[in-house]
Order: sequence, then structure tokens, then C-alpha cells
Amino acid sequence: MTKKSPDPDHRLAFNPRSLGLEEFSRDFFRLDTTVVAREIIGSWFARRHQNKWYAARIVETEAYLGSDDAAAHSWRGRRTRRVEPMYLDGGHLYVFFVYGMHCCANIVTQPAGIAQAVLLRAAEAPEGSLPKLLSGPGRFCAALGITTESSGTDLLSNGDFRLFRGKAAHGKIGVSKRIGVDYAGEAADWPLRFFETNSPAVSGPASLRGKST
DNA sequence: CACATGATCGCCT
DNA sequence: GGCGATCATGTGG
Repeated sequence: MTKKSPDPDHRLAFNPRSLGLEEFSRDFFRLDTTVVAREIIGSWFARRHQNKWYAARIVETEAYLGSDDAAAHSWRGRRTRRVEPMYLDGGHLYVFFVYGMHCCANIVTQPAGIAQAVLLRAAEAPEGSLPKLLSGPGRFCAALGITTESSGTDLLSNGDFRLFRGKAAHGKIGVSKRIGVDYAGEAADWPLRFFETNSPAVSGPASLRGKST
């Protein structure tokens, strides 16, 4: 049994389709994982629940590079029931449960069979000014009511989860090592975390907000 | 900011 | 049995 599905926070009620935003193509999610991680900064992650839409604007992501990445669940080709959705085609959802109380959501990248993904770490509410609501992967899932029962869902089959391209300019994008993977040897220092430098919703210590490109 | 701790449980060895 | 892609809270610098 997985966790029961809570309602999304009502303050996230929003339908990106009303803005005429476009969805990403399947091929986009098959691109290099670091490219996808960077490109989806500023995009809208949307979810339908009980016939209402909720959405948040992504401002922080991390790339997980599969079998060669000691920080990835699919390191060394590990293939268990939990990780299995990582092996799906790009554009699927991979959600896992950690620390006995939190869920983390990823978007799978690369063609089927290559288990890489982008962790969604932080986002902003449609109306803004709710800095902590979506700051951190656990809170992101909690606010949107995302649980492991949605792991394996396809974002590109007109379902309840979708990703829309952002319209406005993203601003500067910062880069740093990933958070919470210090056990991963040299992979722990790889610069695979991307974030919108001027967003108040970005998680993690200020010490990781220095560099930008 | 850095560091420490507790909560809480599915997953893997 | 141990630990984690976390968070909230508390301490100290």
C-alpha cells in the first residue's frame, strides 16, 4: 500500500492551457538529461485532480545520470520495482518515497531502457509569494498531492499530469552540485543541479547559489 | 551558516 | 537490520 493521495493545495489552482502554453515533445525528453534539467526551469508542471487543474512553475532541478551515476537509484543498472519507471521512455513520471514520510518526483529522460531522470526540487505558485510551499522535493510533492501511486505516469498521453513550456524569460540559471548525495563518491560533486538564481523558492543553503551561467 | 537529531517506513543486502 | 535524491527544530559560531 502506498500513501493516500492528499488534495493539492488550493492555492495552486491554475490551468496552464488557459495561457495557450505548448507541451514538450517526446523527443525533447529523450535529449541529454542535463539539457532537459536546464530547459524545464521556468516550465509549468500541471496536475488534474477531481476535474480541477493545479500547477506550479519549476525553478530548481537536478539531473540523475543512470548507471554511471552513484547518486542515481539506477546506478550500476539496478532494476527493482521501485526504480522500474526510470527505464520507461522519456516523459514519464518517476516518484519515490523516502525517509518514511516524503515523496520526490522526477521526469524520466532518454529513450526507453536508459534510466536517467530529472528531480523536481522546487517551484513557484501561480500567484507567487508562497516561498516555502514548493521549496524542496518533499514539499513540492506534498503541495501538489503527488504520491508513489503516480509513478510511471506518462506526461504525454493527455492524462492527469503534464508539463508546459514557460512563456516568460527564465532569467539567469545557476549551477551547483546536487543536494543530499554526499555518499556518492566523486559523483557527489558533479555540477548537476540547476536553479533560477533570482527565485525565492529555490531550496538548499545559500552557499550553493554562487555560480551561474 | 554548519551541524545534530528525531520522525518514520519501504527498499535492499 | 540499516539507511535514505527530506524536513523541522534546536544548538553553536
